[in-house]
Amino acid sequence: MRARTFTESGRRAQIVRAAIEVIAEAGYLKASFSRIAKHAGLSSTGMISYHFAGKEDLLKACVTEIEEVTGAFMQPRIDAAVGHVAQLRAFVESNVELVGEHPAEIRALIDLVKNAGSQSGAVNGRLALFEEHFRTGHAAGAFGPLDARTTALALTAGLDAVVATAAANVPEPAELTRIGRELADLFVRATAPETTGEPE
Amino acid sequence: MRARTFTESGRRAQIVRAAIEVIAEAGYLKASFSRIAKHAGLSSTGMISYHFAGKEDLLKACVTEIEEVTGAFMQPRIDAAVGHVAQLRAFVESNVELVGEHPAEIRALIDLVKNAGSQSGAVNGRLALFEEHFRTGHAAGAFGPLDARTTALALTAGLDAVVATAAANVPEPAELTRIGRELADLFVRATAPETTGEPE
Amino acid sequence: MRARTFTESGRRAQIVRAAIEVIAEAGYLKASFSRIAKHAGLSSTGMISYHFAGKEDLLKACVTEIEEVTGAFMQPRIDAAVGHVAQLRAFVESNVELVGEHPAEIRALIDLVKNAGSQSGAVNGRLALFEEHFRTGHAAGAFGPLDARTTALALTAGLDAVVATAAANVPEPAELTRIGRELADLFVRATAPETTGEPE
Amino acid sequence: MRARTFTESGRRAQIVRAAIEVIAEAGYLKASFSRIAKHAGLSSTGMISYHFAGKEDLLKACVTEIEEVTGAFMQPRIDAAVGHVAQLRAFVESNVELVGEHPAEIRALIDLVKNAGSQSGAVNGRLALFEEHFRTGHAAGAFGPLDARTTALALTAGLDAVVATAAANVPEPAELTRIGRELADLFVRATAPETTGEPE
DNA sequence: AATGAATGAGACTTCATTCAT
DNA sequence: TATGAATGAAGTCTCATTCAT
Repeated sequence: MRARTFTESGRRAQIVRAAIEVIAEAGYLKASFSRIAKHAGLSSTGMISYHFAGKEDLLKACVTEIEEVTGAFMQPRIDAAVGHVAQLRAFVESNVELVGEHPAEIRALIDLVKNAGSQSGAVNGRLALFEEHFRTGHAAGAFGPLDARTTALALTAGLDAVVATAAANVPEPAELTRIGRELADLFVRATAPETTGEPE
Repeated sequence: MRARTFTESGRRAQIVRAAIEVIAEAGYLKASFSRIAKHAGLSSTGMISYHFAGKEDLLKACVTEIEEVTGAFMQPRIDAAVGHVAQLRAFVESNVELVGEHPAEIRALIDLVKNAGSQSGAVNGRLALFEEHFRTGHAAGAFGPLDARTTALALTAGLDAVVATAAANVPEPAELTRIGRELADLFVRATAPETTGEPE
Repeated sequence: MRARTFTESGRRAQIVRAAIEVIAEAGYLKASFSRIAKHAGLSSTGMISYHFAGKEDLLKACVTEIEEVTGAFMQPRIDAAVGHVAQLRAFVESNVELVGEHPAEIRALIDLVKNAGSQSGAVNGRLALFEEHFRTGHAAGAFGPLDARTTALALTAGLDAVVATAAANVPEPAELTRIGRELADLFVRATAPETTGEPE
Repeated sequence: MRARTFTESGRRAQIVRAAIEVIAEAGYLKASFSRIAKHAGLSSTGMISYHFAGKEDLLKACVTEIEEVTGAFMQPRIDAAVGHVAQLRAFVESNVELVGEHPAEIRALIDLVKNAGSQSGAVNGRLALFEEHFRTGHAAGAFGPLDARTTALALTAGLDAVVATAAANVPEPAELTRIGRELADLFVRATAPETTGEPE
């Protein structure tokens, strides 16, 4: 448990940034140490091994970094929303809008999630969050009697797919906003309680 | 454009089958020619290169093969359904049930689709199909005024995710049926027209 | 369990020979795949990996090869000797004389044994052989009441050291013969029964 | 030729101690600067390179350190013995008993001697000592008409092997004493003059 | 139609050493 | 005196592909 030097933090950050960009541009499969080193302007792959315990360690650092960036954008918007339905909407819409701000990070994250698979705590974390949200939301009358797990699975995957497609070819901000609203509408309809009472 | 001899067809089929099994068991990343050759009982990878133009060619053949298998299961069920909503439901339910019949093929296909990415005609084919389905369905009053593209994207991805999860750890047939129905419900609600009139 | 082609056997033998020579000249530590490949006139280290499962596999093949060579030289001489003492003498003398015939193999084997350590069955095999020889020899009145294990350990190591030194700078045949006889005398004296009766 | 400050001496000693322990535990091959630095609680390998001219220098320092420790144990016992035979016996027995006192140092030394090879002055020093001892001992009538060099070579190697085996799995003190005596007997018999006169 | 051999690039990792601070 | 950063070579191994037979 050693404190990190300024230089080390800087190098680590530089390498992580390079890795994210490489993954975004060339894909997870092509994100080799050589490619990342070249992209980062490093003379050798040994440098990366020096700063990271291994490939897994580097990729974990990438995920963490991206999650910080995306969290900083999305979390305030989600927190500002009141009620389960509004929060679901805020999550979806801010996630789609995020594409306009950090397309590379988004592309990389989605590729990481796809390939790193279930190892990463990131995916399962969000999945569990959604699941719990649908459960408590149903109790509060915001959602119908859903199979929370299946619903969470389907909607997070659907969200990812839309976001990934948008990130691959970033549209105008207005179009992005429209897509986000459209998708949120879709999800809200999908999860709405059958009888239209006075939810929350 | 030379006709294929029987032997050649046999060898190709044998290799494709081995490749599918390897992908299902070890994942796309580990599906190297050596591994596939070993699984197929071939003594060298040269055999594979001889029968397929390259790795991409082999993978494409795998996708085609799997699609035939899955199509044979799903298509009759979809054709038997009348109306846009019922067809959507049939697609979803039969796809989930398919997991019980061909888990390996499903696992492989999903891995292929994830990694082969947007190159594959398969994904885009289904996507276009869904898109068109939502468009014509709206015109027929079966679906609401959806953004067909976004909806198709989200729902196919959501379906894949549920199927992939089920395939990774195949549940009882009854549970599979329940999940399929649950998911179909979700999708039908999501795409339903707002005013409950007399759709189709 | 596939039969080996002529070509494959040839290549394997060629690589093993190169490996033995490299180990003899540069030592176990420096015997890298690149060095061996270069010595064998191969264009890449991949070739070695193609024919051998790994470094361990190659080294094992080297040991086997060397044991065949040395066995072919020593075994007849040992078998020709009658009685425990004469056999011990034959072993020692033929082992030392062997240096004149196959210095490289001897150098390599000793380095392999030193570094591969107790993994190899070779060392322990010979050790057990000596141990058993001293035990049965004692029962037959040829040797004194020795601690068979300690004796076997000390004498095999002593033999190796003398052989290794000779192999490092091969002397004239006559001198080699003299050293072998001297060493055999030493060992025979060391293991002789205290009372000089009529052994065997 | 600059005198060493106290701190420098301390650091050097610390590193040497760590190196010895690493070699004893993990073996010569695994004793990399990183591993040694980690074991010594140093944060970088640079520290080692700073204090030692190179790897060889460090290893030489290890050998020197170990020889001091072993010398302190063995030398008094050897000096206390009177006559060539008794001294040979004292050397062997104290060396084997030493295993009970400093197993790590012994393990490390043996690994160093094996791998550092003939470069080290240590081995050749002891070898020359033995050789001279046998020569003068013969003149004094204590030993037979031996080939001093060959005998020295064989016996030192035999001693090392027994010691190494004991060090790898340290036995009870009594057993250690027994092994030492057994080995000394072996060596005394091996070197005894043929006619039993009045040696010394 | 098939095969085994060969290729060369590239993967990740570890190493001993140097150097500026 | 000490340190962390950087280097570049070398390590073993796997890969998809080509080619002569």
